[in-house]
Amino acid sequence: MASTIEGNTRPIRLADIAKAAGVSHGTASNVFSRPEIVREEVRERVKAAAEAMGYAGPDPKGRLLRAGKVNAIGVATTEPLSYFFEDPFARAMMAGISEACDATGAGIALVSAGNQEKLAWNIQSALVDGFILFCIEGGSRLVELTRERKLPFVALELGFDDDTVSAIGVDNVAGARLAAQHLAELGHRRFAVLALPFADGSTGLVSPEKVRTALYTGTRDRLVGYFEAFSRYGVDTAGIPVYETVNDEASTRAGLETIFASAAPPTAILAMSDRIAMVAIEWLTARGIAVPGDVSVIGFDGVPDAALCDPPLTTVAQPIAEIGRRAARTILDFDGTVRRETLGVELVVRGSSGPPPKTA
Amino acid sequence: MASTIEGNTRPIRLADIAKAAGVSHGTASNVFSRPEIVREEVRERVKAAAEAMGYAGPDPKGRLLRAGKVNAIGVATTEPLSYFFEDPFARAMMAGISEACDATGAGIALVSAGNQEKLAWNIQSALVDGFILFCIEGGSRLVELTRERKLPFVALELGFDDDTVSAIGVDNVAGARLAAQHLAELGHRRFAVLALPFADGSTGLVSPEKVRTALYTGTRDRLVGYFEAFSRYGVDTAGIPVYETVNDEASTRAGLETIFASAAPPTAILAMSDRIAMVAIEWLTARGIAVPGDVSVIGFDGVPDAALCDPPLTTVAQPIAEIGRRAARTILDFDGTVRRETLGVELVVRGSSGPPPKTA
DNA sequence: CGTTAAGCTTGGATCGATTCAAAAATACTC
DNA sequence: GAGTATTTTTGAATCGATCCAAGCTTAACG
Repeated sequence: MASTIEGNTRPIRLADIAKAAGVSHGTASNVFSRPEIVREEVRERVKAAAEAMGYAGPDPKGRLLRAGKVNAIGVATTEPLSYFFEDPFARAMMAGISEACDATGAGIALVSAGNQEKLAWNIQSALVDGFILFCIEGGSRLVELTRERKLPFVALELGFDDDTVSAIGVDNVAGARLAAQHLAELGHRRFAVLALPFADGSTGLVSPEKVRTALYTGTRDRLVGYFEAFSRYGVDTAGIPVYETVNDEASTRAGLETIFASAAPPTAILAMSDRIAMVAIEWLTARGIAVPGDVSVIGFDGVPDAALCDPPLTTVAQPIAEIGRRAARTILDFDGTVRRETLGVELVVRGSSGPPPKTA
Repeated sequence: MASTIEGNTRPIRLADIAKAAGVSHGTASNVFSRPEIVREEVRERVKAAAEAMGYAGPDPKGRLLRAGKVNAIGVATTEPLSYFFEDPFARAMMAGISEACDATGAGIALVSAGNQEKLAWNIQSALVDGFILFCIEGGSRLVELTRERKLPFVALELGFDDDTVSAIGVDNVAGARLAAQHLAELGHRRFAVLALPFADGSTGLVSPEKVRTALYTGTRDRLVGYFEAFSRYGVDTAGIPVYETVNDEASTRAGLETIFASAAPPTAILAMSDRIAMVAIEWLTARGIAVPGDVSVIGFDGVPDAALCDPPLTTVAQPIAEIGRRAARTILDFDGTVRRETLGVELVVRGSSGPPPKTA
């Protein structure tokens, strides 16, 4: 009760307890951190003194400096903090991370910020043992910022071709191939791609140059996978519109407007995320275009929500939680080496894909 | 590059670069924390030395000890960490908390643990300036644990009658009254209540004694609200079954089994959470009982998902995000006083409630 | 009773920074 | 050029603990 209330007395330190109990601070410390090596009588005396003075136990701030380990991992993104609780992909990932952290008793610190400057500061000053980076937009900046900190970190999602950074991702080429193949086998021949960002801050129809110089290799790889499969089915990939979105509703809708303004609109849409795919389904349905009757839609990610939308989304499922678990483990068991893992993906066929309309 | 790689050299400290640059560590510190007060030439020299030695900037661990402020708030619960990303109520709350934290640049540390012992330790050792407590099950334990820590904290959701702890919640009596009144006005006269926990670790039909001695006053208040409204409409409250759940699927289903085993089953169900209500709708629908045709269901909370289920849930909406924002502000602007806030709620009528069947 | 082993305690060193009063350097005034 | 004002820099003190080598007790044994 009295610990902080009586005037401006500064908070009680371990040293104060030691003095009150008539032991050295070393012994007092032992009472709390290794009670078994302190004689019972002394231990009781110290504990009684602590109780009497309202001492809550060693302050983690002090302990931290000595121990050097925070026992928490930071999860950083350039999106606002609420992203972690609202975006389905992020949530599934966080569930995996949480699991690994729970298992070892580690905590999670969420790092983000309204503006770039604050983000830099927050990354500089986060009390964590390492970082997991959600590389959405501005991913490369995030990596640079974090590298500065000289703590272990692992990048998620977008593969940076930089082999010096640990990263965990999926086989984007294979996944995309699966998606395209599925549609081609259903009989589709006219496609459109709603892509994730190739580079920071642009949207719109994408030129082959842009693809070659893509900053985000994950996006490029998915496109490569789509095109590989198409080639095998004799589809002319040159005619396929590829529209770059920023994985949000507005840019996706803009992409759809553009794509369906064409004289020969596609009968199948390849979306590089479930988010995009679900917006597409909504947009199409609202226009009276039947899914999958008139147009099939296939996503990428395999977020839980995809199973619940109407029609349920056919998609390429990543082992999202597993990625999260591995990312957390990479930080928790950090051994100084760069670790790059690529996990497999799985085609999940649901209701949003079917044969093309006969009339087409 | 070389900072950590060359053998076992211990990491570079601020003092090292001070020596290298030929200035005192005081000056070196100023270069980073108050660059404007050091002469440009010196500043450049120190920065160059830092760069050359691969010094990433002052270690937050050291800074922390001196500054005393972590600039992060802890959010604690007895549930596993994944709760924060999966439960709709928690997510909506976290979104509000995130917003307030983003605005001031504060971080969020999630605190939880697999078992009770670890939880105690994690709360003891979390590096935070204060706690927001998600008081679900075991709420009182969580409060005790946190009180030990002697940091500011605020309890969410369940009102503890303990006036010494800050808490933010809603007017449960008024909200419950709204719910019951709505059903009564639709013409219902036979009700059942699916309640939240009254005390730790029990489920089943609830006796009046139990209600009187309820540990969770929030649960009790909602019941009081229901009954108040019923009395006003001349409904005999003695005959209303009140089944205590632990806000999960299993206990809710068990409650429904019990309730509908009756000879005169209710025509309306009052659920104390949207979670319970949604499970109820699913259970009823699966039994071929029409909602709201045969039985009306009303929830409590107003989570976003409630608008999306089929039929959309009629419920009493709490200003969840606002509660989160205020809780965060309470910690961030802590002034040493106990703050207890009660916010208003709102009846949201959707598709799950309607007049009772004619035949009943 | 002296010796040895084992168990406890001690207090200085350390973790990595920030702060602030005082000293030093520089600039300015007459 | 002395005197004063101003800007910079210094270095000791501090934040709150943990660690560990060395010293001290105590118990046991011959």
